[in-house]
Amino acid sequence: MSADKSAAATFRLLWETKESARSSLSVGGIVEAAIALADAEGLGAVSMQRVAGELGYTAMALYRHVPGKDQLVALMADRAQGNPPVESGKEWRTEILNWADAAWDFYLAHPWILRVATTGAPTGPNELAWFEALLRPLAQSGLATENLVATAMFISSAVRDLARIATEIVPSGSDYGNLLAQVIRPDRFPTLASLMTSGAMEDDGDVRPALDFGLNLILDGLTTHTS
Amino acid sequence: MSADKSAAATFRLLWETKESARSSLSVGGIVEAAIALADAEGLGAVSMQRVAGELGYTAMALYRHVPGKDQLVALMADRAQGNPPVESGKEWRTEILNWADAAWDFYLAHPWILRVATTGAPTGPNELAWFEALLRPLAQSGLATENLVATAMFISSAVRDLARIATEIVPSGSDYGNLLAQVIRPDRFPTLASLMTSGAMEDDGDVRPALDFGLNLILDGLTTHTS
DNA sequence: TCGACTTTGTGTACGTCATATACTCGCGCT
DNA sequence: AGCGCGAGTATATGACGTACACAAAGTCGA
Repeated sequence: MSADKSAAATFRLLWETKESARSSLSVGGIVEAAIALADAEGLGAVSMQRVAGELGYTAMALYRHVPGKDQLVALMADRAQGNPPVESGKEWRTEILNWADAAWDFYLAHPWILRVATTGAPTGPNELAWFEALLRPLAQSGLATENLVATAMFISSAVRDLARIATEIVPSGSDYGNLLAQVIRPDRFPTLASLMTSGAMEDDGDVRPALDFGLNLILDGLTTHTS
Repeated sequence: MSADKSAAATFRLLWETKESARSSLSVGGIVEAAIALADAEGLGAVSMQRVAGELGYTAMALYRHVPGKDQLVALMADRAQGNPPVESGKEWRTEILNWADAAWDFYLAHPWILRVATTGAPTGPNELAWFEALLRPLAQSGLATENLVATAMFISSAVRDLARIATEIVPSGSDYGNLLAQVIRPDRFPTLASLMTSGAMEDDGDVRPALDFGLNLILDGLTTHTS
């Protein structure tokens, strides 16, 4: 359960392609089964025993192919991420909006990815491909080279965490609003309170507009910067 | 380990202030001990047994005060968050930058907060106070009321996830760079590759500039919007 | 063709975890 | 004086990750 077990080993595993022929079990198969489980029942359902069981093997059999659970999860995350959207050839602004859109969809399709610990910087092939796919249109915006990475990180961070919020929101329903209303007194939270009475917080669980609006702010900022 | 056990109960616990007198153990004490543990050894070290042990009690004793571990963790998160920075009275731009600065510091001081599952929307008193403290200067920027919440969410999401990246980065050292270099071929990742050879990715573990730069882009966008 | 080595999967076992259930004690009230 | 209830304990259960020792089955050199 610790962090690594040699980060280098994990790295190699992420980029490994060939599978030894003489074995019914394979890294790819294990990872796929684990992803299916996570998609269906959440990350909590992914235990070595469950994954192995799903494949008709014992838990320990997995350890012949994967060094440990942390590594398996890392593989799952990169694999499930898949390929970034193809370039549309449109202007960089739409390209970036497309990217965010695709990332959003993919996070909502695999919400468990938002709960796995990463190594911070991108390391897997797919993770890197997504990063590249965001950098490319950004580079076309005329942004100075030394700020490219910073901006890409900022954008992808915002997308990711908004998706996290969107997927973590509990159905709650009316309960949450009522409880909040009791607690948000104008003396303690004046801005929030006025927003609440003015009805600006009606569409609460609706995180998506925050992404679009914020992203457009950034793109506006970018055009100012570079024009 | 499930999500809630009645979200309403958790909510009440978050806002509870009075403690029953006739008991050596208290919710406050438990939460404090758990926070100390998490600060010192990470969230992984926080088990009911460890926390209780630290206080000189058995694990089960905690259940007289806290419904379960998930609730304890929720309490820890809100408690550790503390109060937002006081208003400086400066212009809204600096106010927002101050806010981000303080949030950043606090995440780095309690990195485990970035790994606890929240309920999506803010619910605890401190969480709400931070949100309010961001909304206030934003409201002064002249931003339309209906976009206030969206913008605040966007900003706080970016800060949070950048902090997550910053704290998750493994010391790695030279290893990571070498391994990456082997794998980032210009044919597959042209933009990344050119950034790497141009040395623009030298300062890798340095996430903080991404926050400042991105934030300023947003603030620029805001001024364009509202002027 | 034979035997040794290697690779793959199994069986069992350990320590840790969250938490249910059933108890014991002692304080505060009547 | 005694009784009830609230606080803390003892013990147990089932799930977890994974170490270790083994077994079977395939590969390869002689």
